[in-house]
Amino acid sequence: MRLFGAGGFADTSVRAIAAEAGVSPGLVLHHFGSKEGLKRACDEYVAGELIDTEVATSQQDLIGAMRRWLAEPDAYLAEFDYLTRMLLEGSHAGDLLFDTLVDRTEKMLGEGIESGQMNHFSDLGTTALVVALCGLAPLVMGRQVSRALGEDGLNAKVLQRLALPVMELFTHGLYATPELLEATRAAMEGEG
Amino acid sequence: MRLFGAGGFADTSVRAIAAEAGVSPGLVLHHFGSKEGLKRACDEYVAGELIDTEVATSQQDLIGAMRRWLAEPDAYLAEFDYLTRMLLEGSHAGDLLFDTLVDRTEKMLGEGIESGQMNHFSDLGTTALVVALCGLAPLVMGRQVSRALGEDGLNAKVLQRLALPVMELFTHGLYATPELLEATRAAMEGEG
DNA sequence: TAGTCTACTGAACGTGCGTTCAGCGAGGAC
DNA sequence: GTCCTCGCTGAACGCACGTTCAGTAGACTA
Repeated sequence: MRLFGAGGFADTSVRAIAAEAGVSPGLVLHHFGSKEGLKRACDEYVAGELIDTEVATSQQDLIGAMRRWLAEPDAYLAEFDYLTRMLLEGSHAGDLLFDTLVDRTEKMLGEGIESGQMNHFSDLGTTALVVALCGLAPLVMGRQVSRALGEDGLNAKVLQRLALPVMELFTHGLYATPELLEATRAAMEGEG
Repeated sequence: MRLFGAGGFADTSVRAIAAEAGVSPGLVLHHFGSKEGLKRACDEYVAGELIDTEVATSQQDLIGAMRRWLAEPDAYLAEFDYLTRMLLEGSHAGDLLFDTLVDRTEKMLGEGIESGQMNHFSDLGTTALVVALCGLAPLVMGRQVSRALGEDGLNAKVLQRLALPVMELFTHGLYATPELLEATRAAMEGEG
């Protein structure tokens, strides 16, 4: 899982995995049937692990969950790398995981709106999609983010530096006036 | 460029590229020296193309630029795919392109704040990074986004459906109260 | 016409890949 | 003690890859 996450599926050979594990290439395929089988096993492990953790720490937002995870000693970083590959490489398990995350986000938004903690939106489902995207973006583009902040790789410090700007954006918004929103709304009604 | 964008660098063979172009594999390497040279040529082409376009249509935000691009008949989609690969695969050209985008975003925010159209932020540079991340997220995770919206792939319709929720989020914010922002600010001061 | 250049081909080479398989050795069953 | 199972090895297989190179055909130059 760590090697797949770090180097991608195609660029990581069964021989490298076997060497890392201190066994022969034959044994890996003896246990998992094929390289594809090994990937499936990793998919299921990571998806299960992440979803279990998310369930256990529910009722919080993505950003908060990320900061909590990364406060722990780099235990989740390998899983985050693998999660990124899953989301981007187009596997079925990745699709399922993404849908689960969006679904959780939508529920979270619904509760936040009901409790008066969050604003009302015209399209809850798509808003949840956008919020989930923004939450995943620092993970998926972790390399660029950490590089831009002068760090060696994605770590707790990087995500902490993002936290305040994200909170400011999510509390006050980006735009000071509803001008552009109204313009967009008008354009949408004009088109469809 | 199209094949690299669609399938990734490692998974796209010189033979496949040659076949797509209707020539022999030897000719491709005759012109570009190696597969790596071909990648460099693609990097430069796409980076130049995107930056040129961005310069020509400056003074607008990322979301607006995206909608404009995708309103055109799929001309930029291949370049977007390649852009995604550049950002994620960790090439030098991709790093440069990302830095350019963040820089442009920061200038755009600066102008918006000066004109009173945008809010003030405590950390302009990191805010620009976050805004750029949110702008790139629908492109980078285009597969998931279009799938979640029931479309076949990233297209103008998908990005249009994101526009209004994004504008709502960026205008009114997500949180109705400054409670969480204050809590984050307090935590930040407490820690560092 | 002869010479040169250049875009281009297609067969070949070495390499590393995923995968297969005969065999080995330790541990439990009888 | 003998057999069997099973985790495991390491050599081998076929394949696809990036890359090389001798050679070809057409166009331009003198």
